[in-house]
Amino acid sequence: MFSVKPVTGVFLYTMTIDDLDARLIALLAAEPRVGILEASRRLGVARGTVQARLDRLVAGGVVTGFGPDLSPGALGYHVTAFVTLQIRQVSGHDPVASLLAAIPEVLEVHTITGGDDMLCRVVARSNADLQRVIDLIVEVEGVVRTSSVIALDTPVAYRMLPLVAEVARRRPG
Amino acid sequence: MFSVKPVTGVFLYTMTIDDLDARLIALLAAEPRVGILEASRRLGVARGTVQARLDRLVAGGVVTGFGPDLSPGALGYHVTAFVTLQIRQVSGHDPVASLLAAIPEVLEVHTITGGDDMLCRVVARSNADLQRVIDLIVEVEGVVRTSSVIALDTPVAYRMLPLVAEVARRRPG
DNA sequence: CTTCACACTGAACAATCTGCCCAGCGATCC
DNA sequence: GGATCGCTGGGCAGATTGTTCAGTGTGAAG
Repeated sequence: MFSVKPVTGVFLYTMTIDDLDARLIALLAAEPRVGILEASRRLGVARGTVQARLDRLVAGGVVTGFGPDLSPGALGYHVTAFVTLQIRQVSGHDPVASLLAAIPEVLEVHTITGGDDMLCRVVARSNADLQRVIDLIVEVEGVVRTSSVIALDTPVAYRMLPLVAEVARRRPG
Repeated sequence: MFSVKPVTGVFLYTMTIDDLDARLIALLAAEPRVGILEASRRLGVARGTVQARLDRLVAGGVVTGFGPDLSPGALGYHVTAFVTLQIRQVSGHDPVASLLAAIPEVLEVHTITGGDDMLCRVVARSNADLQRVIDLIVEVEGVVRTSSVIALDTPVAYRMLPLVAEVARRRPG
């Protein structure tokens, strides 16, 4: 079920999935309301099989949850931007990250390679409101400089299914 | 239920949510397996109320689905990177976007303001594998130049709950 | 070749939940 | 005074869930 491979000196778990797993994931993604029983009918396998597969996917960390997908836009946050930060070198990344985490409009924070230190995804209600959010970020202790780009359109929204299909394809069940 | 406000000339729907909505969303996010009935018990309201609220949130677009949350890392894709692209001006964004969408490792594509034209989130199995993925992107017709930063760490993973709580706080139920 | 481990099937069970209906009640709006 | 709306609390038949069990086929190991 698991394979262990060294990646930059650290051992990371990697789960292998087959075609049935991929079809199950795709089905759940397409119609999340279907139950285990209905899924087993759609996939043409026994209910216990679907249950076991799903348990395995969850246990293996491939499926991390079934939380509701939320749309910032529907809540009035129609502007998405990516903000890169430069951090004062003496202070570590962590205190800055926790201060950023306190800003609700900051949806995501990464530390990154390159000339900048951090990349944040932020949302705002308008371009003017984005200025307010950026001001909140600039005021964070340890943040030296910020640079923002606004996402004008999102031709490909976050998706995992093609990758799941690709992984299953390479390891046929 | 809805308010309509002009944003850059386009009218966008914005749904208002109250404290109960926010608590329902938080509960579903924390324990997605709880059914409507159990949720109503936890929230201390009638089952019909929970059902109505959830229907409203879905109808209003705040909750867009309940798809499984998938972890690229568990599938062996331990490297995340952000790639910015410059596009040949004559060709529009759309054909480039659809070619990028054909690459499974490209999880997300935005068109952006600033010196570059597009921002992609990509994953790869290793740093060496990232080179392969970037090569795939560079080979896309219309892509002139790319620039990549690797996400070293993710101190704040994508999250919406604080924003939901903030929205509900501003409009107490 | 034999044996074991494993995964899948098909079935059964009690317990629970769902979708749907209804009547009543309090607050708000005309 | 109505009328509308949201919430409550109840009931109903039907479906689903969690769980267990025995039987079967396949692949790997001895």
